[in-house]
Amino acid sequence: MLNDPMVLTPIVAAEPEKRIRDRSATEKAILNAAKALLAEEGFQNFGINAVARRAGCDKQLIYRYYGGLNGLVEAIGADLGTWVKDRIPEDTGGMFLLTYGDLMERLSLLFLEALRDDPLVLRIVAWEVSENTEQVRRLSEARSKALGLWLERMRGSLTPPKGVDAIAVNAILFAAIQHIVLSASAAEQCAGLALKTAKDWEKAATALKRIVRGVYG
Amino acid sequence: MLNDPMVLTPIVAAEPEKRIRDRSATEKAILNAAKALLAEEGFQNFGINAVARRAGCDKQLIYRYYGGLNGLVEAIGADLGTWVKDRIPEDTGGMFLLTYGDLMERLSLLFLEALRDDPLVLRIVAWEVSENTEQVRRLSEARSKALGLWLERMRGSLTPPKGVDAIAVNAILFAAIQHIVLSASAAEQCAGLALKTAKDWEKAATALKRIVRGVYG
DNA sequence: CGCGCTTGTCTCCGCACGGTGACTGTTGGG
DNA sequence: CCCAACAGTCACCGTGCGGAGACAAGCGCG
Repeated sequence: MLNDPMVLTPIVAAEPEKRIRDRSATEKAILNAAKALLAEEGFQNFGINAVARRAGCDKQLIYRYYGGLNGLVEAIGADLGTWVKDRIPEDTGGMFLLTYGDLMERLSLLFLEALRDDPLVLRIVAWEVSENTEQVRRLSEARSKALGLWLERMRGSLTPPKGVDAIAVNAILFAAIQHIVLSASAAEQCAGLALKTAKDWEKAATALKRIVRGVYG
Repeated sequence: MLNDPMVLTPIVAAEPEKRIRDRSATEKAILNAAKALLAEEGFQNFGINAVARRAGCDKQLIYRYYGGLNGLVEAIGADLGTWVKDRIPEDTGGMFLLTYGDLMERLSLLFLEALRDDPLVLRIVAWEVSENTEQVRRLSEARSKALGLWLERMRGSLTPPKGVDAIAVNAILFAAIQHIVLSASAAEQCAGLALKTAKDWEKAATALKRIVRGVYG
């Protein structure tokens, strides 16, 4: 592509930038291209041709190495298992979490932050609520599994207050976070709340904290 | 499609089901086809050809009457202004809303219910968080405008408690509701919370109420 | 060395899409 | 009665897609 102007000087041109024969490197290139593409463009224009173009290789290799798009998506899903480790701290940042409310406040903010700077996972979330294909189901499963593990680990021995359906409440809290970030990513606002500047996000985080504290004390 | 077997008996077949010449009826048919298609299939396969097929007319007419897909989407948006009136009650169901907390609890549940049985609007919400094209922006604008009007009207003279950023809190609450319903529609669950049976939804509603009460008292 | 397996590329196919121009048939006003 | 305006249809174009098969080149193992 960069050499396009050379096309008219066919004699000297050459320099085909020989692709070296390295299967595992190519596999990685494909996987990375797919992840980058999904993160940057979303699932709309996500296809064999687009990934191959981005990876700079022939789409045939995607069929050979991953068995097509489905296999590639599955590979992304498997790769996603590392999301938690990479993106969300395992420790509590030196804080002592005395109550379940402390915990959930911290986890909510961590989750918010993590989502905000992981466009790939964010796109997957958008995909999850837009389609219900086998591809998406795989990805979704991988993501929720990773998330569940992280929650489990962070929770430790803390238990929610009696009389509160923590599963339902937390589902709503996390739904809210996901949607806020989704909405911000698409339109820089959500339900009339601007979500552009750091100050905007401060307000959102404060409101979120207030909500968590309201329900968990 | 249903007549496929008839293809081999061309003589008697005929009965071309003459389309009557009625522009306004055709326009309505197109608009309804578009809305139904969007509601049932989502925005993924939403295109000129699909709408024309569904409307049972030639796609050329969509160009003629609506100026293409964009115009058609705009028409849907305009039509969406009636959503509030049709779907969400204007009165308070005979309740006296004494506090802002009363109000928001009621509005939250109303919004949840309304979203749950309006697949079209739900698809639009999914579209909003997945793309940021001109089409979507128009739809989104129409929707948020209608929603804003409804909120305004329902709020009446009630004001939020001092010290609470009601705009931010409400944005989060509505984001949560939207995402819960979206997630349920796609996967019948959300963050580990099943959302299939009426009982499941009871739990969600209870948790939502608790959250609203927690923050607004 | 040389054969064969692997890696990578190229070309082709059928299909559905968005979009356009030309056509047919009906209707209503002069 | 006739013709222009209009509703509706049809055929076609270029493009990009997913997919498959044929082909060229490098490497490894005997």
